[in-house]
Amino acid sequence: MIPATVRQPLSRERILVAAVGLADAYGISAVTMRRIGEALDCEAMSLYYYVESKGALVAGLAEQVIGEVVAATAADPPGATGWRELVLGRCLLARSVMLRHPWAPQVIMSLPEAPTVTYAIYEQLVGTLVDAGFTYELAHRAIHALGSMVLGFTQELFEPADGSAPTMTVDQMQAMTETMPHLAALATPDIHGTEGSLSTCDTQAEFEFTLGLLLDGLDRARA
Amino acid sequence: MIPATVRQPLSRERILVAAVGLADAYGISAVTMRRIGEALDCEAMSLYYYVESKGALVAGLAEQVIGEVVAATAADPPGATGWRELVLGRCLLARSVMLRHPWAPQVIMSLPEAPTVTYAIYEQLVGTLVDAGFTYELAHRAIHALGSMVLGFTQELFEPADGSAPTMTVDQMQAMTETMPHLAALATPDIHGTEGSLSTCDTQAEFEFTLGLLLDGLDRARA
DNA sequence: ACCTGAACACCGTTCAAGT
DNA sequence: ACCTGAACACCGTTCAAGT
Repeated sequence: MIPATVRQPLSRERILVAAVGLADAYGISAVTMRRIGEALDCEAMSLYYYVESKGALVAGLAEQVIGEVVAATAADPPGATGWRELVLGRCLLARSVMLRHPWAPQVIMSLPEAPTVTYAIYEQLVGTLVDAGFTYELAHRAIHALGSMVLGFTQELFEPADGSAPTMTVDQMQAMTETMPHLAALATPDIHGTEGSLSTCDTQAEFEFTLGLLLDGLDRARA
Repeated sequence: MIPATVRQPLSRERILVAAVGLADAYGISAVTMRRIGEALDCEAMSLYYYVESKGALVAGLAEQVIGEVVAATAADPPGATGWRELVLGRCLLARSVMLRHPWAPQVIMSLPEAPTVTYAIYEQLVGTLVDAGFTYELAHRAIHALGSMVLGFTQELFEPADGSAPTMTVDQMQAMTETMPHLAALATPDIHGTEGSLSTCDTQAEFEFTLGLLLDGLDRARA
């Protein structure tokens, strides 16, 4: 009697999950009331029964992603020793979540206020730091420094997102060697002792390096 | 014979300036082909004669802002001694430009490729660093670290954008003291030797502190 | 060469109406 | 209680047509 595919009732949760799926698959611009409706086999207007507005839906997206971070970082690894290791591990996990949802940092930073879940992360972080001898003042600064790293480092500024075809012709390369010698050196293998650090840019390594600088600096400021 | 207000001819430049003005005054969402047309006293469709698409226009916005950074940082202060002082000064100037255009970091990071003007900034930075004994490898990392700071630190994650009314009732505050003691301490004046570092959050000081950590770290890595 | 009117597909959102 | 049709104001964009 029950048809093969019963249409599940809508819910805020189902809507948010569908929206995250759309964003992951087609980018944040595909997150549209009408397309969410399509994905859930209902009309766009039905969503307004569960979600106040598009803005509230977008805030829900951020909530969803930050919830993933909370879930991933709730339990510290058993063998962890010291605050540095703990915080480093959590930052790397948080980043891995952001990499799964490249649209998320933008969305999170565009919100007028941080979703409530965020406080759980901060509470945990401040706890760890204060236990390790940080003042609250310094812990507060650590929040800003680490938060802006996790959210700000995903986007790439320099190289083409693809890393695929060289966008430069030989002529352009030639001109660049004259007008911008240092960048040319940076982009050219086997010069100045680099192997072309531009072309082989490993963003993950960059992230870990910069994060290391920050953690070292915080450790020094602690003493 | 010439009427009091001659309608200036359109140009890419005029369009971009008008768009930046709209974004500064009403936010990036107000940057609309139709509203730009209104501001320039022409029809939205006319813009397409000078601008390929909305995407190209947005790229132009980023170009405009990065151009401001280039202009602000082209000449180093006469009395500057050493790379740290030079780079610190440029980062602070770059940040001040971003603060004048709060929509800019989002826009810049959303681009598939960095505008060409950006290379001028990187060339200058790499030059300064290599002259100071940085390897190209390390200079590359500095680009990432500093770039993500300048673009990522504008957005606030924690406190309400306003800093105005307390969004929390006394009850909520009470509950927070129990479930999130550390954040409660962070938010409460005269506890644990802080004067309520949350309420008195000075983002500029936070930025300079974190930037200092990075510069110190880079200096150590140089040696 | 430069600008516009008309038209299209697509948005978010409201609200009265259906079940 | 939950969902929808019709309608509105607003998008980006194309293209033939005006000057």
